[in-house]
Amino acid sequence: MPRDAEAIAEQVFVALADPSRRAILAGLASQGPATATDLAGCLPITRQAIAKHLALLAEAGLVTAEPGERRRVRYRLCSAPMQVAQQFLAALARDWDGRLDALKDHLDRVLPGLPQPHQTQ
Amino acid sequence: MPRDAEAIAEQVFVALADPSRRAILAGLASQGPATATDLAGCLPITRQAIAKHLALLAEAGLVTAEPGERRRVRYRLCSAPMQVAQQFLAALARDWDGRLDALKDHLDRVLPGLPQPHQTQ
DNA sequence: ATTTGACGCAACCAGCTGGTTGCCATAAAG
DNA sequence: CTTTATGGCAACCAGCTGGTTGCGTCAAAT
Repeated sequence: MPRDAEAIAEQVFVALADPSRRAILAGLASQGPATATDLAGCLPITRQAIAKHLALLAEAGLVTAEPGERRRVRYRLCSAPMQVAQQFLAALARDWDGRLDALKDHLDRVLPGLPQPHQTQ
Repeated sequence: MPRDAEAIAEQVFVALADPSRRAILAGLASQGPATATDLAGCLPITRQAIAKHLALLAEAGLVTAEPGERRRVRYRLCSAPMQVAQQFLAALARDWDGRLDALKDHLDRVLPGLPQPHQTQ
């Protein structure tokens, strides 16, 4: 519903476009909240690489960092932004399917001058 | 439903993660099927850049290339893979929430008095 | 036949990105 | 106090990526 849903969706798309990131999220989903070091035990990349990914995921809101005891930081999944992205996708698909074609035809009849794509270059 | 839905979803995520690509799709949605040269008239990048994006979009199945008369190639939107990605997202969100609920219940039963979920942040 | 417009391909470039190693700080354990 | 993880930078690297320019070509219009 918010007008910047596209911004959130973009971050989610960027986040989910990377296999390592999806693996991290899958790890968090299966094991529950975990630290970067924990996740490094299950994945073929270093702890630092995972930490970078977690930072990006936190920025996208897909994960929240909660500092625990003994200087450890646990990351927990957060599905809210993903639902935003999902609804963004749903709206996009709905718009594409014919509905906008009808709208376009109407516009073509009502505003004859504007919309023709003109070739430059 | 297909097991490679994740592969399709990944391609859709990669495609939609780029603003130029989203602009191209928006242009196709508003103007209907168009050629790379047409789209170059509405966007601040060159025809060749758009052609590359269109190739990627076609690979992802978000767009189909239909050769027309006079050597022109028009591209038309295709929402099918986006719906796959959308359902992938929905399933993921549902999975996450389910897992987290189950984990919470489990912890509540096993550790009765302990860990009142203290949300930091 | 020549011009014109549009496509495709290839080379090239700058900047981002995923990943690594190395180092330092801190906090618990010995 | 020394050891032993553990987390947080920072530098660095290779490869991808978004974008450009340039060129060859083909179909239609002149």
